Amino acid sequence: MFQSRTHTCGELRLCDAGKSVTLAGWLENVREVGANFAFLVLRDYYGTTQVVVETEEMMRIIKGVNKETTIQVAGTVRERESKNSKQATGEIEIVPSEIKILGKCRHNQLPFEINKSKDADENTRLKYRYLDLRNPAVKQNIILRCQVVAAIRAAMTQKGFLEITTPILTASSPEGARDYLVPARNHPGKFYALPQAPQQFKQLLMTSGFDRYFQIAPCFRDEDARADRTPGEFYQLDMEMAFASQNDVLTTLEEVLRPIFCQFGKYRRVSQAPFIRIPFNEAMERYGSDKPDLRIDLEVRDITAEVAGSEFGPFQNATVKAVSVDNFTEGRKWIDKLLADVEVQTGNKCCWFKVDENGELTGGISKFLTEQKASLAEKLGLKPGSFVCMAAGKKLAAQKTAGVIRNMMGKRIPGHFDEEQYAMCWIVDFPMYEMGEESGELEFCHNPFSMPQGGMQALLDAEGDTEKLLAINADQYDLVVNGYESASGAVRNHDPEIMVKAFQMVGLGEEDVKAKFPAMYNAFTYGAPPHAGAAPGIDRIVMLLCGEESIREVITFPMNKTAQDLMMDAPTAVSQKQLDDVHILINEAHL
RNA sequence: GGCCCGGUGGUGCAGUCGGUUAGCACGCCAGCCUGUCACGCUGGAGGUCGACGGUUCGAGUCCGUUCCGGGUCGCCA
Repeated sequence: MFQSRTHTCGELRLCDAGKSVTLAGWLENVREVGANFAFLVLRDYYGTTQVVVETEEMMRIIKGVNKETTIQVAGTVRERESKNSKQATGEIEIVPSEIKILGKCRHNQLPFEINKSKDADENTRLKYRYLDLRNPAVKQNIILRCQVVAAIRAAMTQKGFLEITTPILTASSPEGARDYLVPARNHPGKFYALPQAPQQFKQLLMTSGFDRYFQIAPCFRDEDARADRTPGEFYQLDMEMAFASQNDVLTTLEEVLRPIFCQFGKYRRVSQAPFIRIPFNEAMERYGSDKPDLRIDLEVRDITAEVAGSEFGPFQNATVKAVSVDNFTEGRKWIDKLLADVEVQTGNKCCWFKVDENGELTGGISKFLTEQKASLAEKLGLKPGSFVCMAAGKKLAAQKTAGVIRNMMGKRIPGHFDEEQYAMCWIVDFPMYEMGEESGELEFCHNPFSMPQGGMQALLDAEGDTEKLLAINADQYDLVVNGYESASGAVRNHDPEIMVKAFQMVGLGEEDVKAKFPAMYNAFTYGAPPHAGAAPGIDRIVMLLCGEESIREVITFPMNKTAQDLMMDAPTAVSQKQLDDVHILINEAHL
């Protein structure tokens, strides 16, 4: 029979000396210091406590017990002869009168050392995640995540938001990602989809008059992973407000999230609210990205006009963007590395030149720019010691490549990256439409359920004029923190007529709206409130708060890059009976 | 699907120009040690160097193919 603990392994102090206590935990380490003398380190969720074994009887019990076995120790708290100020419980130790083995660890060789698990191969960590999580440093991220979620819930609730759960088995939401499908046993040939986001449900809740909704919502998207993007499933603080403007949403999120960063963040400095708001087009021009890292003080410059007339091949009929720094002291090897890394990350090449001590352009493609020197010097503020890295191509490609150049130069050249802070901004005024790269036709740039700025009139004015349509912006916004897209939202289109018109612009019509959002389209015909909302990514925010670079470090049981759960062995084959039940026939050619 | 990086005892890594017995740290096992706390000391076990094929007198090392993992582009908000 398990005897309850009187204390945890993290709470005993000098003032407890003399008390009779019972502790339980994992045997983290044994330090034998003599034939009948040893120190045990007992670890639980709360901390570690030293147990001193100094009798033959206790030594016999502990002999041969593997590390990571769970044990219970009853005994007396004693002041240590030699204290350790580095440990919270370092002034005391337990002199045991009884040691019980609770759960034997049958393995004397663990797949990795618990306290060094972060260094182990990631596959091994994921397979033995339950051991990995014993590492306090790994566990801490999960604890922080729990605290952050609790704080977000409290803040949202305090602001009058209701947490309402929405279905997990549902129909596909038209957000563009690949759906996870679930075969419907009662409806042969038909499928449920796991929601990519509770988008339609929350908009329906607004139509039902709930006014302020939120949910820590699981979202499912069958797309490939990245370091900051887990495959399969992730969590969002999904929220929506009725009779609300863009500014209402931004202000609310600033009031909810900024204190979270201040309270739980690794860095003390957090952007003051209101966070600066940067129109999408301006962000692309100045930072080469719609998620700029504002901790970097460099900006992208357009030098298309300045380099006109240059013979350099890639500059012909191209947009050219440049990032420059002064007092550049690195050599060719450094530059070549930069060029190679930019190419790896963007797939595009970039080029460079320097300004020598006499003010002459030198190195890289300088020989193609002799006639352009004066105008470049003026535009970029060149001086002796300047270094310029450039990207050329179609406007968007040049912008994005320059954005990567900006990031790399900023982080690699000392003095341009003020790392230890949370630098926030809102990117606003995203375009409503864009030209599809493959189709060559007008497409929705983001969510088709965003309200175009100017409403119906803007669409009517631009109808048939591609240039004008491309110039229409949506009240769509992203929260960017240190270069990570941390939230995304929009003022929704709550008007069925404007919705149909917006669809007509991309060659679709009322039937498509009905097909894509059947419930929402109908609901909006019964009197819909103007509404707006957003969805901050929980995983990414916790990742930023922890200062982790891999999103898997803040997920309790993450899948690997190829969306496998190595611990549970998912996905897995299922029995023929299970397949028959749901009317699934496996195509052997795909195996 | 493309590109980049990686795969060497349980874990993390080194391994030069292709050369004889594959090295180091941690962990593990045994022994010693009565104040350790990243305990220490002595000794020991543990490897088909991801897989297959090739070049060679000889391959961890060079070549080809392939598998696996991470990163990235595509994709995705």
